[in-house]
Amino acid sequence: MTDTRTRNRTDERTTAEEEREEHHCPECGGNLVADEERGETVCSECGLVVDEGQIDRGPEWRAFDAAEKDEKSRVGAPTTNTMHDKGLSTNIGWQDKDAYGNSLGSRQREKMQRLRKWNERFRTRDSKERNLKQALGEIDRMASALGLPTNVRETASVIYRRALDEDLLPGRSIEGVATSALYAAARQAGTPRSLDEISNVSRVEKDEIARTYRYVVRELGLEIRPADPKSYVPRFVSDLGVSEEVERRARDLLDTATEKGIHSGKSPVGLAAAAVYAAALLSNEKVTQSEVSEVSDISEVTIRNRYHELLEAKEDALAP
DNA sequence: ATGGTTTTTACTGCGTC
DNA sequence: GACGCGGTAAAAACCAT
Repeated sequence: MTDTRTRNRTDERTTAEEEREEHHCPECGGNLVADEERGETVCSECGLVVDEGQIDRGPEWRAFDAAEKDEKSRVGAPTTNTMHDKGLSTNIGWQDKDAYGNSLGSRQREKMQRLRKWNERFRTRDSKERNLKQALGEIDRMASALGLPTNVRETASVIYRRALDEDLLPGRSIEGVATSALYAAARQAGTPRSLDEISNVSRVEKDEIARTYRYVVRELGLEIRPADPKSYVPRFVSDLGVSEEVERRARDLLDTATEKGIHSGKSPVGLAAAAVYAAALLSNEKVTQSEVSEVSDISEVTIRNRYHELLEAKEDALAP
């Protein structure tokens, strides 16, 4: 976790340095100055012209088809990324005036009203497509980072689509909702990932994920029961490289704990981690608390507390 | 916002290799 | 002496109200 964070930071620094690098003259190392008027970049020390002709290079000189021409053309309104369609869709003004500012007749007004309505429908439909495309890309990216199977991704997609259809998006970020959808899907599929793990691969902060998740679950009426501690066991077991035996015992411990009602209110992940530790102990396979803590992201203290409770519960279950 | 519960952090003592 | 483990107190995070 800290690994990725520090790596990101150094990445940023190196790109920043590279950028600064480019602002020095390759000949003498002096500062480069942009001469806006002449469209040149000039070294302030030796006068070397590093780049010229920035302002107008003339039109692209060939295009083989219409699409390419569109792409290469330098004319037209500037595009913006702040709008879903980059501001390129048709806009119909709300005033019933023609291009000269004269009022429209009633027949024309009705016509414009109809046009407005349909234009708006197509436009929002379009925006949903784009929205969806981006969200699904995010979901896919995060899912592979977390090693979640395709069926989880599909579930997540479905959840996201529903959220979109029910207009849950306004006021929330696409990524936040996408992340929440994935989190929910993983839990529903019985292969949960903790909020921490999720937020590590998401571009969204943990609190926002949690908030959005709660909201989405409530609004869509998703039935998600508290995560079953047992569902974490296989992952911990394989991360620690311990035997099947340990896994079996861990499940067993969790079962008796559940019967005894030990586990209400406690973090399922903590329970699972403790069960795996206790099971390893019972099976005489060496695993330290810190190792378990490492793979489960649960503090050693919590593991200690839980696994005592687990063992007690087990003894009680055997005694009477 | 508040209070109760759980988890984490930080520290200390004990036994073993 | 380092390591694994256990316990504790205080801080932080979480949750329901």
